[in-house]
Amino acid sequence: MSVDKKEHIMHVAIELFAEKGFEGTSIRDLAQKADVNIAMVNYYFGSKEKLFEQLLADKAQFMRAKIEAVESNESLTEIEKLDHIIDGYVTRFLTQPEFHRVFLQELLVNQRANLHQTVLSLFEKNTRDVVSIIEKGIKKKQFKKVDPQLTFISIVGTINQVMMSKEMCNTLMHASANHNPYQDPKFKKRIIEHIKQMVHAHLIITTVS
Amino acid sequence: MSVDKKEHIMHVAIELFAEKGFEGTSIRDLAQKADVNIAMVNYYFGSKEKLFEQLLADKAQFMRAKIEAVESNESLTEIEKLDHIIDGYVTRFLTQPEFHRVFLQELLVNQRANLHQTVLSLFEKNTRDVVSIIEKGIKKKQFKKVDPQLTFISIVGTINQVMMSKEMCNTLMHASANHNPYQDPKFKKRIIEHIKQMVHAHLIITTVS
DNA sequence: ATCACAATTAAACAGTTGTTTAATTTAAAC
DNA sequence: GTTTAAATTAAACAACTGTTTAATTGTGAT
Repeated sequence: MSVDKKEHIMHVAIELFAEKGFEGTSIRDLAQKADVNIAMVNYYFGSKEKLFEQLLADKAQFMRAKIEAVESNESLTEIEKLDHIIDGYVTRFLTQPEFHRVFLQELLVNQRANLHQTVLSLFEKNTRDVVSIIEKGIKKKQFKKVDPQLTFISIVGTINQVMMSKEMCNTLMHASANHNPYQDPKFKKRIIEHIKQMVHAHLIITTVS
Repeated sequence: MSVDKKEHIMHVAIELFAEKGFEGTSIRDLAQKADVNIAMVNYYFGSKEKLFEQLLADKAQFMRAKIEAVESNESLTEIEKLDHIIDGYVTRFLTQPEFHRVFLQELLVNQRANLHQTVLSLFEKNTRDVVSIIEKGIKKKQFKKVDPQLTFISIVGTINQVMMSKEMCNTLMHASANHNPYQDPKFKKRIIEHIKQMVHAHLIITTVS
């Protein structure tokens, strides 16, 4: 029962943090929405900031898993690996939009130095993995001579941009304001296809016969 | 003298908001760093939130000006227009990184509904302009059949991604931690060239002879 | 039933928040 | 020099912040 309650608080917390930001969310807001006593947050997590740290730590691990799996798969070509990674990124971000927006906030606001660093190092790990794939492709003369780092930045930057605002996505999809684009399979498909099309054009050498 | 002081407060405010966020910055922080009495903010601006609104309104206009100028220039081809817009975007964002990060925060955090809407509508105006350019290029059979909206999202998404964290840029440039990448002309050049290269590959039809 | 301990609560804590007040200083106009 | 209004100040305001306390309730083991 206590584990359920703890997870319930974490679940409500990430929703509020994603919408209002960490500083913009008070423990009383959280306690009210989660229907628990205000003392419970400190009882379970020690402090508001420790709750936040645990939220980030829990999910960060989950975010890493798939990239490592794809990268170590030797049977895939470089462009296939990138395609898998694009699929994985979009899928995971769309299934956990709240968490991802909290992540972006922490990257953007340099308020809590240690958490900022945590998010940063996670991002850099992902960067290194993808960059090494692109560099391999260039070495094998399958890819054009592009900027590997910035190519990765463009991939995640595209996804992050659409994750920033639900309203923006709805305008993009000509959907009504109350629509949830992150659960819309058409939206997902559209993003994946765009990124793949762009990355392919950017990377793959068009052999003129 | 009073105008100077007012602008001085606004200048310090945007620095703090960019670093700590709006909720993370207290009027006392601001007053101390700007070396003015805490009552002066309310005296000049009415409230903390109105100061914020004025900051956004002032700079938003400035951001719009160039895009409109480029778009209405009839003597340019579509790809030339896009190149100009990319140049303009990167230049303006790099010269005012603090302001732009405040903008992103407001897009990300849906706390003050009216300001969120202001940022959103500005973004959508820019989207429409660029999308119409891309659509014209497609109609003229100079561009591939791409997703115009998401192509714009990728352009600004790339820039936004590098604007998110100074530390990230320094890792990217193999620079030391205290370096300011946003004032580094090499950094600017690298970003512009990458985006242009990617957008060109994505858009321009390679005629196989 | 009793014990021990975890879970939960309302209340209070000290500190901070944005804002306002009322008094004082500054500066320009006459 | 006096007057008038703007600029500036320190102090106080009430509301809110995260956190702690001390008392109470619930739960499972003996």
